[in-house]
Amino acid sequence: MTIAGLARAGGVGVETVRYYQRRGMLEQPPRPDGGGSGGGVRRYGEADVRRLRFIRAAQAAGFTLEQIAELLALDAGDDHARARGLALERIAALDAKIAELQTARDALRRLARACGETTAGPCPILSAFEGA
Amino acid sequence: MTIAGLARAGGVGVETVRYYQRRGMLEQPPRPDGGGSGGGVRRYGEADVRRLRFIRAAQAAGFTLEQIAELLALDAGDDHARARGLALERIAALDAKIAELQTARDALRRLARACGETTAGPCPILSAFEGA
DNA sequence: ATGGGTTCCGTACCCTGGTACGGAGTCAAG
DNA sequence: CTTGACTCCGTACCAGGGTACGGAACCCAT
Repeated sequence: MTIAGLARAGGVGVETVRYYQRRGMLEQPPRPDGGGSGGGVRRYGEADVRRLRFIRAAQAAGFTLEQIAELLALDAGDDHARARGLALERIAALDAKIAELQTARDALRRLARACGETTAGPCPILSAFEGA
Repeated sequence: MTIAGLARAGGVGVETVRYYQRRGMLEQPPRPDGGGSGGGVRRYGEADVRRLRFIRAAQAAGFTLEQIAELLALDAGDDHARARGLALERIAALDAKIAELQTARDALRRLARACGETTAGPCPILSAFEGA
């Protein structure tokens, strides 16, 4: 498999794979040295696909690439405690973010309703921001 | 009031005010032209403070600065429909984001629990990402 | 063996929302 | 009337997660 196949298997673009390699999250297999200037094309296997999918899955759970790099390092050892700690941290951050977004959404909902009921005068949505 | 006063009144930094000005969201009052090279210092009033607070309030509701610029433009006219449309759009986006984060959080919670129960072997958190 | 599609690689650029820097001008208090 | 704080302005930089470009080398099929 060449880089395009790996990218397809992971559902990302070639440039994204190269970006992860630059960040040290995916390794570059050695180029087959044929003796010529430049060498050949790198080939990738199932392990690379798994690693790439790991990154995407962790990303979907809201981890940053930096945290994912740590998870990948952890994956070699058996450091449950650290992995659990990172997960709990992430859960707390997600809870905070969810609460924040819910507050904003509820406020907007009230405003949108008020706006629908007001046929004349200034829009309540805009007025609400005015007075804030 | 000079720019520092305006920034304080809005709870932001001076550089942030200047940034909003560059983006056309806050206007720059004319510099008092004293005839010398360079002119004097700009002065700001209550209207500027209200506008700045509008920006912060709308931002807290999750609008991007670009959307806020539109809201500010709307504020001049009485376009309830457009304001309401923007609010509903924002609500939908917030709902989607909230659902996504909740899914990620719930998955992580299950994994963290499983991790706590597993004393030997590979960590379930990491394995979950492996197989994803 | 030649042409087209890939790969390789460095480097530069995108977006969003700011923050920092540095020199010149200006303002207010002592 | 000097000193020190503040303002003005352009420009560059930060994080985070990529995306794009361009030339050279390479691989495969015809």
